[in-house]
Amino acid sequence: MPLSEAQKEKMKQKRARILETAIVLFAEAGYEGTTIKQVAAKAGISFGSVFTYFETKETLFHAAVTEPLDHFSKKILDFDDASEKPLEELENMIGQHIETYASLSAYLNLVSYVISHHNLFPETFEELDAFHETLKGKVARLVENGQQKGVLLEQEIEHTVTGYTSLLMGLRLNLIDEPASDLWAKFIPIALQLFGPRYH
Amino acid sequence: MPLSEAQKEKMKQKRARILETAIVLFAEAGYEGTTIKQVAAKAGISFGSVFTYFETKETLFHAAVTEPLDHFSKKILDFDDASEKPLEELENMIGQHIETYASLSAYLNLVSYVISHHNLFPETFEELDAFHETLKGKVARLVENGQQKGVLLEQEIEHTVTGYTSLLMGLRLNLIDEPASDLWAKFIPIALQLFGPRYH
Amino acid sequence: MPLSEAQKEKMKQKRARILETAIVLFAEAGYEGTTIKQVAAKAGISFGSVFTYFETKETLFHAAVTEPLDHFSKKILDFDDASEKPLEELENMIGQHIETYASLSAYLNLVSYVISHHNLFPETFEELDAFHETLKGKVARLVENGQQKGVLLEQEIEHTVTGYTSLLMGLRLNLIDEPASDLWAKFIPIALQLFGPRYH
Amino acid sequence: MPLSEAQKEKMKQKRARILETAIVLFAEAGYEGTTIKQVAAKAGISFGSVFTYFETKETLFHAAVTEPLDHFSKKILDFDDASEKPLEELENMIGQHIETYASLSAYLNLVSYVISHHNLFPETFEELDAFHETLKGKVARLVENGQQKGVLLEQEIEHTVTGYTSLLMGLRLNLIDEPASDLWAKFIPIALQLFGPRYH
DNA sequence: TATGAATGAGGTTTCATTCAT
DNA sequence: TATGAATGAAACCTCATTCAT
Repeated sequence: MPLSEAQKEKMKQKRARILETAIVLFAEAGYEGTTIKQVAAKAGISFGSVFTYFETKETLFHAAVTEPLDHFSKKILDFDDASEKPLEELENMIGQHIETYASLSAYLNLVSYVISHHNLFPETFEELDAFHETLKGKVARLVENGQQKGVLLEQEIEHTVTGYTSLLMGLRLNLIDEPASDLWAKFIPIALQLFGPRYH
Repeated sequence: MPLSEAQKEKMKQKRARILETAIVLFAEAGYEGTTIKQVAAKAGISFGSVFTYFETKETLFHAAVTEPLDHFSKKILDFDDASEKPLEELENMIGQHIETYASLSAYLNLVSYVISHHNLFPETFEELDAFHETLKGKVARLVENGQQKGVLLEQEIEHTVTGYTSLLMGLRLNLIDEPASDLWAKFIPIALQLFGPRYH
Repeated sequence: MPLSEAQKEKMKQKRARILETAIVLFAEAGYEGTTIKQVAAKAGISFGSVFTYFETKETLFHAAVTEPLDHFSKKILDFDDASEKPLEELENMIGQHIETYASLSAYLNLVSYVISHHNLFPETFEELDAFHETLKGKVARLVENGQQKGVLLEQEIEHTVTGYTSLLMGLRLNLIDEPASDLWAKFIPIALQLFGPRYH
Repeated sequence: MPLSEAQKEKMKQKRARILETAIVLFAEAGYEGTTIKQVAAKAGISFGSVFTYFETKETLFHAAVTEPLDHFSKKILDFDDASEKPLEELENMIGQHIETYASLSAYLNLVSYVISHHNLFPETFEELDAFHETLKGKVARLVENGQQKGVLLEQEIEHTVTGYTSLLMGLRLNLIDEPASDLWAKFIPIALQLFGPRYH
């Protein structure tokens, strides 16, 4: 007797709830500092049920880190690196990035935790790193575009881009308890400076 | 029977060795992921001895995070915010900062771990935060100085400074396995851009 | 709505399949080492269904040990203790016993497990023991018959019989992976020696 | 500061006590049915301490099965397979074996458990099996000796010997709660029959 | 002071059993 | 009747801490 559609839907939601809870708790206390019992309690289910949805704690951790990447990357990669107006595009991109980073406090805290401890979670880190490379590549093309069109200062592209993603992660760390707010928007022009904008 | 000077010296060294080891291990694996046994083994002593020098694991952690701050802050705050040539001073400061951040991989990884998990270590975080505020204050004064002298773009000072320290932390995170090297120096001009330098 | 005959038959077969599987697994891994999930998987049904046929794991275990006894005892007790030719009868009996023991590897392994751990399964053991007593009684009568007719050495009957069933169980243990084969038949004359056969 | 001799001695005794307890409990309830907590309680120590002496439950089990083998094998292999009076030697050997098997109830129950479940404990079984082969080899030489001297019936030696060790194990199983007593001695002449003794 | 054996709380995970579908 | 998600007791094992030597 296969599960009914309604049941499947319910399970999907439960799984999502566990994952959300796990992201928050892993972000707050790290892998070892988080217990399955805590996750279960906060997700409102018995701790045994966590194992219905995730084989092991490790599996849960991996899923908590990598599954949101899809959604995240869509928002983060949504800009045109071949734009005719690269300066405007860059500014929009930065705005979108800042907004996204502002709104994903727990998740990005978790991401930086994995990066810091990449030796402990090599496979999980791998996926994050792959995305990071993709992001840097696309931003690099936009910067190159801007430099060629003369609206950005000619400086070493690769380092500029690394500096930019570093700034984003660093902001997320420094503004750790700062909810998404107008404050974040204030950093848009600052971040833009990094690229050496040239207005004519 | 009071301890001889030689004994005192030996104990001091042992304590220092434990602390160094603890920094590395706490940085690699976090608080819960690190065991006293590991620290003792890597420091080359019996695990019982760790408790001779540090009452509890928590004490050790706190010491590992806060004790290096003195040395660190000396290097980091060593610039003149009232300099007559603020742009040069800024550039030198950035160089010194980058160099310091490049050379303290494990320690700064640990610092960012504490910031990320500040709810778990409120008192330890407090001390880091106090230093961070001091640093931002002094950099802010230098920036103000530079803006007044017209060598820096007039932009919101507080956010500029937060952006700058964010960039430093972000770089440390992104270049996590990058040893101190020429590569790091490449980020000096990039970081400088953040402040909007104006050459005449 | 009463079940149709076909359904009843199907259920009977399913129950038998579970029991067979349980015998093999309990024999291989013991009571605690065997899980209902394993039994269900190997029997090709959902683990929930096992509980449709057997109330608890204990019930299943008891059934796995005792239900085959009927069939087993029929084969094992199939000899004539009042035979006119007790030596021939004895030899035939041994042959039949050896053959049966050879062919019921898993089941007899399970039986010896229950005997070994009789304190854990007192009621189950009771039934095995009752059968064992029956068997020993009947063999004892045949031996007595043989001794009276002068074709068996006059030796303590009870111990001879215990020795004989011990030998059977011991062989089953020692030849644990030996499938039913000619090899087993080689033990018939050896076993016969135990009774001190006297040929005239 | 190394441990004092007195401490070492104490630890040795504690280890032995754990092992003894483990033998009894593993024999009674099998591997899965025995808990470290039970072993610790019965040995009169905290359950954490068990892990000071044995890394894992598996290690403890292996030690419980194999360590007594040394002592056991000395008693069991103590006969002269080249004796000038093989029939007497055989009888003495049987007496010694029966006595030993009678006195080692728990341990031999454990041994038969391992044999029954050899797939679960392949390495542990290996050691038992090696000893069994040694024993069978030596008994076989004594039997050959006896057959050559005409005091034993000429029958297949290998199977005779396997029959004999099977009988011993089977007796241990059947007399599971029978303490060492005169009863056991009654089985000496029965066992002897297996070899077909010829008196002249 | 240095050592490491002893302790037991608490972690992850397994699994028999219940029960809604 | 058949299924398998939900539950929580209990297993093994780790580890901070204590304390005797």
